[in-house]
Amino acid sequence: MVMYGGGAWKDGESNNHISDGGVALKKGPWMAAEDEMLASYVRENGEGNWNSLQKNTGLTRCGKSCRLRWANHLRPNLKKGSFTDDEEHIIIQLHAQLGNKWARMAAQLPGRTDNEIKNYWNMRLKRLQRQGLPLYPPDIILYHQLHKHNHYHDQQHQHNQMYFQPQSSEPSTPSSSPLPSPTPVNANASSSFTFQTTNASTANLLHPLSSHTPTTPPQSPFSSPFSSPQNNQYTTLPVFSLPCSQNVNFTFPRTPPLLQPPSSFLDKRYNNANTSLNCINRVSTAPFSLFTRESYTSFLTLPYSSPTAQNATYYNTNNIYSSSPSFSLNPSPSSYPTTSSSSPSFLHSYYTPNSSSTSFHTNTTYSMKQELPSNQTLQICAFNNVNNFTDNEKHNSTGFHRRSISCSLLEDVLKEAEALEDISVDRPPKRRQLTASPPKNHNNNGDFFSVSFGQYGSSENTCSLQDLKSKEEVSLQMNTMQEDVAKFFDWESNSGEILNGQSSVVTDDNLVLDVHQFESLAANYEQNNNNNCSWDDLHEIR
DNA sequence: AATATGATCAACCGCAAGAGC
DNA sequence: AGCTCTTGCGGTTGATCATAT
Repeated sequence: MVMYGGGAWKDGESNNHISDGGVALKKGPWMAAEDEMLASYVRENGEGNWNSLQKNTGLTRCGKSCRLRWANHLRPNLKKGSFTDDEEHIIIQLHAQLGNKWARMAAQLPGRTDNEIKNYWNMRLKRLQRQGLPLYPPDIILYHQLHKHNHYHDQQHQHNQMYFQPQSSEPSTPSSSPLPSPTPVNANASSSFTFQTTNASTANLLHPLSSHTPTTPPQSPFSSPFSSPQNNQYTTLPVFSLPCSQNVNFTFPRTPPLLQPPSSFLDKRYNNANTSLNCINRVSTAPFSLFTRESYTSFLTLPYSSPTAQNATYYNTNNIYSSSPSFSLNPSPSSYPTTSSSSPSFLHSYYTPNSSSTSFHTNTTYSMKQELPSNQTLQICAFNNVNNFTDNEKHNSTGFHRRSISCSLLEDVLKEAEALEDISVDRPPKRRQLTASPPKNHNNNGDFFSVSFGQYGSSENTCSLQDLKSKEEVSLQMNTMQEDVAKFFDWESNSGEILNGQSSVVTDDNLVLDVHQFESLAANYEQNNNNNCSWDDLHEIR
């Protein structure tokens, strides 16, 4: 880490003095001699009585300044240097729970000061806001949403239940939590996303941090915290757990950004003029997940090749060999949006299903700068062998093809920008840091293709599919899959107007659903066939 | 090379709560 | 009860360095 120069206070050395009872008190940066005077005094007399320190030692600093200097720089066991990853994770979690309670947060981080944490958070806040990214990982948001509605904050030992409630328009109860209200964050934004599972009576949402099993449903309403608590205009999506149950609805206060796969891809493989639901799925991994550095691989499939198919099915590719999908959508293609927007904004999309129909909406809601973190790498796992799926999966896919892409929101933006850049300069799309590996028993005749992106970009953060082949084999197979990969990046102008590398557009023929972070849903579903399932079992997302 | 901007860190300020009288 | 002092907290500012323009 690069250490930058500390803040030398203006006039610190000489003439910036304040008067305290006739004694000129110095301000500004501390000198080594002052530090030594302060440290020796505290060693002899202990902490406290900071004002008397000035009187007894001749140190011309006010008590507050002495206390601050000691607490932030001189006291023993202070850690120096940047925060570790673990510390950063803790800070994020604590901030989600406590808000700007720096001292309380510091109490949880031995050797760290409130000032350090505050500075870190403010920098993070600044950076993420500039990037238009959510401040909290979606799983954190959801976690605290759930706990808030169970009056969970600061009482974690007393409240072990976390439940997922059907949507409600009731306002949330006030909370000190910085996390968003359960009601739609922006009442003016047409941004609700109601999601209905099938065969579900209740749904449990358990956080990886929790080892508790819900026993009673919450009394307060719930809706998903799909927005940044710091800035409502930013969206994010939770990682949540939705076991198999019945008729669960939840509303996302904000909708996910929408990105558009290449229409040529759709056209070539799946074009069907009679298909009313001609859409392709895109599912992001959980951006900023605190709980995993694995690349999430999950996808929501929407049938777009079959004129009659109206079920969208969610799968988790971490459990790609599992016997059944985690849940399914039942969208009615009655109201798909068209747009000719040329705004360089993200296009939001959402369903608003009711008992009889489900409509799909889009809305351009915010712009994002192109600035991106540097620690993002792209990883692609590809396979195109239907035989890699279980019989049930094959059965579930009957009647329509599936194609999935899994990436974080950030990666979406990055990839989109790159694709657009490639388009703008009329050259083949980049394949940056692309790695691919099919699963075992790969052949070239299948129908499945999955792309995932590593969130943290470490070299270890490889394809989440467990059964990777050797690099040589991958290389060979990439030759056969490269075309498919390329098509994902080879966006065409007729797939929608895209400006500044940041927007995408849905058309009637190319309906895109961008759904994030349903990994745990699938994982939990797979591992739990009852309503009492724990995140502790969700190894894929820890 | 000069300038602008961003990142980082340290320190200050005002306010409020608590303790002591 | 009211006042003063101390302490702690959170917001803000300023300095310096790195990087971009």
